[in-house]
Amino acid sequence: MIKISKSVEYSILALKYIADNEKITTISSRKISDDMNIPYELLSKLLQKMVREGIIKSQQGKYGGYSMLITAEKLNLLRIIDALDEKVQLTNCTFDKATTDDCTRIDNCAIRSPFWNLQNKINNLFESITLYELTEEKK
Amino acid sequence: MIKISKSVEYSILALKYIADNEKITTISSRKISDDMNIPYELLSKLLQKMVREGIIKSQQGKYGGYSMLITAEKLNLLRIIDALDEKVQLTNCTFDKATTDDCTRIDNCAIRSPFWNLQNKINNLFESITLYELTEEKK
DNA sequence: TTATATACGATAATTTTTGTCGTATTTAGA
DNA sequence: TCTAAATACGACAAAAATTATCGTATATAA
Repeated sequence: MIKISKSVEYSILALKYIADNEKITTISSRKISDDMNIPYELLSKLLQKMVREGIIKSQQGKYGGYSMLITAEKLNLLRIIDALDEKVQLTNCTFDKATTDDCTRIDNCAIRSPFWNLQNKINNLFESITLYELTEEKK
Repeated sequence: MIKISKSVEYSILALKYIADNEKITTISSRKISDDMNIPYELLSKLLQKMVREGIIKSQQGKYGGYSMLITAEKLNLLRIIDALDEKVQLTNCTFDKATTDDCTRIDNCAIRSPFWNLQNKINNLFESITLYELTEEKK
């Protein structure tokens, strides 16, 4: 099964929530967790990673919470995945400095370079999609 | 991490091996396993699935083995993934008959349809790549 | 000073993936 | 007809990755 992680899914839902509501009020992770039905502690960690990567900013203390640093129109999916320290890596060896520790076949492998190309295409696809495009208005 | 499974990787390596060598001799899973360093029992099961899906044919008994039913030029990646009962399904709900059992947010979800579109693009990408293109000549 | 936030390391639970075992069946050739 | 070498396949075990939780520290508005 080729899928995205819950971490990516939750992050997008939360970022969308912040982008949609930050002008009305500051958004706490408790509120997002309750409204979107996402485990609170897990969500908090994801948002902390988004803060570290400069995607959102946080305000501690009472009435604190999160707000966007990058607009939904400018934030792409690859950057979100990257902020979570995840990546598109189709096989064990499709990264720059792979050695025989990563795969015994590496020095004479027929499929490494084709999968690397495919991986680049998926990365480009992810980079071309913004948070804005990743969500639609609720009916 | 967005990746393909070892099952997909092993299947492609094995199919490539069969396609390249079937004219010289019949190819047993033991031979592929030894040459490509793939666990024997696991590989055998993968090839049995390929047989069931009409991608290769098998010959039991002494001097038996596998041979291609579809040429490398005509066999695409999506079909191989499908033969393994795997699929591209980016989230829990991006399939036809998903219900609230699959995700509590489903009836009012901002990201389901965008991820479904993205999933279709990846499926199209996989369908456009053949086994022939997925491998390169060894140097 | 208190209530309500974020920050974050450690660990537990769950799920998925990968690998193994055991047994049955098939078939070519000596 | 017997044996060796092959596929077929269900059940299970092990390992890895993902997801969820716990505990404690720190920040800040009122």
